[in-house]
Amino acid sequence: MQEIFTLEAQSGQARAGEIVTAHGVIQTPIFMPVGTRASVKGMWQEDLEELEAQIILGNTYHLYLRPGHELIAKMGGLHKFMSWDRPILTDSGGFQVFSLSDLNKVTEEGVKFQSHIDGSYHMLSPEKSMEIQKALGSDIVMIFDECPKLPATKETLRESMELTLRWAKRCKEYELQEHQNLFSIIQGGLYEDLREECMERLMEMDFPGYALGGLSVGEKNEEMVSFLNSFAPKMPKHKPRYLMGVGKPIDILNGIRAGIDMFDCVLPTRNARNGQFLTKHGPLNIKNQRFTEDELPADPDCECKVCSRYSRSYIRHLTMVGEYLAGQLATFHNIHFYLKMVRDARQAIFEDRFEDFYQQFVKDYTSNKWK
RNA sequence: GGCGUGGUUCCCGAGCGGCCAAAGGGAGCAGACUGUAAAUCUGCCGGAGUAUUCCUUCGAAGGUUCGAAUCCUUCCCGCGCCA
Repeated sequence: MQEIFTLEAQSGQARAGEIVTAHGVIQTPIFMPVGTRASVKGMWQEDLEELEAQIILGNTYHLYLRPGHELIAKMGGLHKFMSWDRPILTDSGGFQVFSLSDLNKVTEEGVKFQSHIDGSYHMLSPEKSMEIQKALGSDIVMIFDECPKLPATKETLRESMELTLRWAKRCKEYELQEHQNLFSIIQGGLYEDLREECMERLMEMDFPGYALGGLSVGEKNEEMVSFLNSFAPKMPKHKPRYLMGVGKPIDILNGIRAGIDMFDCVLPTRNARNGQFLTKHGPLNIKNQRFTEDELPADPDCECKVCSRYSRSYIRHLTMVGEYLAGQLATFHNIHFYLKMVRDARQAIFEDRFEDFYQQFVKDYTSNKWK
């Protein structure tokens, strides 16, 4: 198998590298904005390009339901369909086993979903997930896994992990498009022995990238951080390491510090639509009354085009009256914030001063300047 | 002028003798959000107190009653129809 990852620099456990895909190179560590239904909510593709987003996510389950993967294939694949020619990673629908658990039933064969849209029944299996992701044509395809809710008993987690391993094998046997890379997902909750066993057995199957799934799903933040610190460094050195669904700015830096390369999270986009601006000095809720007459930009330390033009007073007004522009401005700013944060982290790794960068960032971010 | 009908907590609007500080919306205030069923959800929303508590409130003033936003009288104001 051709390697897609090159490790370029290291600072402590933090790594900087490059992932090469058919649609371009991704410089890591990287944050990947989430575009579940073929759109990063509130953003134009032009915006993402302007902010130098290098890769975005799409979702198998959601795109399968609407508009359907056959349609997208017919329209030339997901890249062409949504006019995005940079890399795309598609999640397998595994997370929907978790997030829509009230609407589905897990069996050996796969997961029977009841559509949240019209109530119709659909079977998502490893083969089906691969078929859909093949039709979408994403550059990075995720195996179909079971994402269990935490806390869970070790027994439950083992069973879930075994199922994920069997499903991983079935995914691996499915023939994808030539340019596609299938990443596996390590499960096992917070049990290091389970995680290690899962990883080793996945490594025997040999995947081009390894993800950590099943985190930030109910456990305490300290538990996740401590797990990452001890586990991430043991992951394959010359393969991309992806921490799925994480997270808040400091969570991401904790991940980078532990040696993770890739992250995705809905937080900067979803919270933006709910009025939260992420800033160097912590999150700021633009709806707070004290910003009514505030002429400062949302984040005075930010150079993005939102912060260089619009006042808190104006954005608060837009938010309070429910104008679409409010969410768009906040989303643009937050994506800028995340992408700049990981770019800065990468730079710090190259200059071997990541720990200082991390400490300073945490100090500023937790100062709660806006509270 | 006559008849009818109504004035409820920031707004709209239920309540029509005790279970009413008063339903439900809205607005407002605050919080949550981690591989997106989310431009969503939760809490607070007369004042004071941690509290089973107390105080002030349903146009105004009087009255009936053990007890009134709810019944009676007068007054003020709005709306409708008829002259």
